[in-house]
Amino acid sequence: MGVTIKDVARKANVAPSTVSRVIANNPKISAKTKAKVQAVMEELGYYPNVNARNLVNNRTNVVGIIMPSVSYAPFQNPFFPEVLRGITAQANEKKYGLYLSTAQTDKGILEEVIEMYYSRRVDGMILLYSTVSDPIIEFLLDKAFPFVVVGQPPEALSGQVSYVNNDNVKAAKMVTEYLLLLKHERIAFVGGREEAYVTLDRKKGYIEALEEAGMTPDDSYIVHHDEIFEGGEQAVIELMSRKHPPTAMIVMDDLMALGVLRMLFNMNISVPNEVSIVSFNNVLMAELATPPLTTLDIHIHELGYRAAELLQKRIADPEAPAEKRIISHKLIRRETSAVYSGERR
Amino acid sequence: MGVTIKDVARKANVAPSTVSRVIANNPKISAKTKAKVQAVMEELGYYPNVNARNLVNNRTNVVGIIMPSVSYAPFQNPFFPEVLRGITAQANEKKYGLYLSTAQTDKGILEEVIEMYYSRRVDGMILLYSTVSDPIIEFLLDKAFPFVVVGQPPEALSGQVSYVNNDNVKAAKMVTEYLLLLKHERIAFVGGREEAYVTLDRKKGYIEALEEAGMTPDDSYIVHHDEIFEGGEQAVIELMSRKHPPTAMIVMDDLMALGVLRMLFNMNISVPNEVSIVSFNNVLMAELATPPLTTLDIHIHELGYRAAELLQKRIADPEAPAEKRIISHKLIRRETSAVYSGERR
DNA sequence: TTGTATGCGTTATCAG
DNA sequence: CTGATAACGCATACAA
Repeated sequence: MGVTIKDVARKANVAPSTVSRVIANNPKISAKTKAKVQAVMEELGYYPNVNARNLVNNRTNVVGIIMPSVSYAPFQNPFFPEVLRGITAQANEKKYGLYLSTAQTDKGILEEVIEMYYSRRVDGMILLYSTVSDPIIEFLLDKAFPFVVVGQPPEALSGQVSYVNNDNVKAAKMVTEYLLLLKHERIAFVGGREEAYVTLDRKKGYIEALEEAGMTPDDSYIVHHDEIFEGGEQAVIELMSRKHPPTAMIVMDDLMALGVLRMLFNMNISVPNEVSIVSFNNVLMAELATPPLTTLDIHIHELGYRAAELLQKRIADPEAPAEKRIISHKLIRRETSAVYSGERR
Repeated sequence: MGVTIKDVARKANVAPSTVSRVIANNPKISAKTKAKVQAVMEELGYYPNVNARNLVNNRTNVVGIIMPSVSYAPFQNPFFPEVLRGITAQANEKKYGLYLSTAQTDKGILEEVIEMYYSRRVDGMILLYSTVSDPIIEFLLDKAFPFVVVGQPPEALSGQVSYVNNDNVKAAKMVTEYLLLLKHERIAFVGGREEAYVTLDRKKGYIEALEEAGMTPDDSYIVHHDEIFEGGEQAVIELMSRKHPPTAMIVMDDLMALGVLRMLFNMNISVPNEVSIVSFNNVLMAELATPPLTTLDIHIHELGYRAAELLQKRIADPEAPAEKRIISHKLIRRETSAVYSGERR
């Protein structure tokens, strides 16, 4: 098989334990033997067997990434590769490994999490999704196992759960205020699943902004759609058939905004001349759209990076109280938003 | 710590080895003791410690996924999430785990592969990229370690390497013939990196089709661009300033086609009335573009799925000769391709 | 069919 | 500062 610690020990004329100490950089080892052992390790091409090491340490230096079930609509969203990149960057810096969940159903994911936990495969987990009630979070909490969720955890547990998220209320409020300043008077809100926290929070910010501007939010300008792309198309149909169609739309997601854009294009309604669009996320696609989308960058990469960072902290000290990290956002003005200048149609 | 095999043994009044045999489904175990042990396992909530198991078996039931370095332009391409999904699906069926590489540079990736190999972290690897010369492949080949590449491996080694790929020559030929049948006479080819096998192969198919149609391929209609999106924009500038601009373009990638589309839109050139576009991949974006892209579906998901499948086969029998799997493709006609009917501009 | 003993490669404890 | 030894949890060769 491979070169073991014993082979190194023999060749260096020391005990295996000494070699182990050299690997661990134990301070109480003489510079001389250290050098000698390292030379032999080099010569023999020694690499520690992680399985043996994990076994005795009861620690793996690997974190599990829990993906949402495929039935979760936004799965195809570029959001995931991007958080993953953020996580990857941090993991690489800190020499952590990444283990990916493969289950495709909610039930399967729960089982996989349980298995990961009991089989001691990982030191902690990052949950890439958030639902209102979640047996997985309850399980992990019950076991006091380190984990971090990307997004908003269930309200009732949010005090006990570490998470990274944006301030979605504030973000949506800012977007709404921006459109207000652009003189829009009828601003529609195109949400995702009605129970999703992202949608809930952003709707709240939207309403706050309207009210602070002395306007009364009108429910008929608020629609919800689950399907990431088609939802955008349907929203347009609904909204544009109002007696007084909106002059601006706030759309939950860039991909959804693409659906909006396309339907508007089909209806021969010009963006941004007749209708302004502002969406969220700023994935690559937002920039590539025609016209390029004005969108709120939620710094997805950083979301992932910070989640990984926070998880490490929890692994180092699992007893510490839960923490949250709020990631900043930034409005990226591109070509789907403009000053509203009276009726055009 | 957790429940071990000994705990189960004690409670079931058998030896640890018996429990081990029950887990392994050893046939020479009496139905009675088997049932008894299983009941206790259930009761105690026993899960095997994977690290201990991996150590003795020298096998992990985990495969490593090697991602391309971030410097590789198409990294942000939806191609990756999609292959990943394919791999994931197969891994889940076969109860394999997935370990993700995190290195960001070519050098780092090589080191990570070496580490993965020596430290016995994984049973095999899937390489999600292909370059013309590759120290990683040489390393793996030298060690006779099971791996599969998604895409075309270096020519010189292709006999020894297992891989999954599309028949890119045939695919491009078909696309070209399709445009020929649409009466296009000046068909441009917008490639990616000139040395990339995808580009090389597709260019070959494109030229074959033209020659078989009795036409002489014209180099001035062939351009190459590395940047995934901006490349498309630049290609349009180059091509449309030819004395006789092309009436159709074959574009290496859907995202690149979005760049093409946008630049054409800016130039006020109508697609498909004045110029037809056919691209490759059929990622989600192709459908969401305005107008929706006619594109060649290369069945990315299946590419991933089959790669995982092939890898398992190699793990089971590493001595077997290298194999390749060619994944089918399919032309998806949407709204960027139409019959060419004489000059319009 | 089941139990006993041993080893996988490492780390940690305890002597020296 | 270094060496011997036990232990981590499991699988298997050999006995019974």
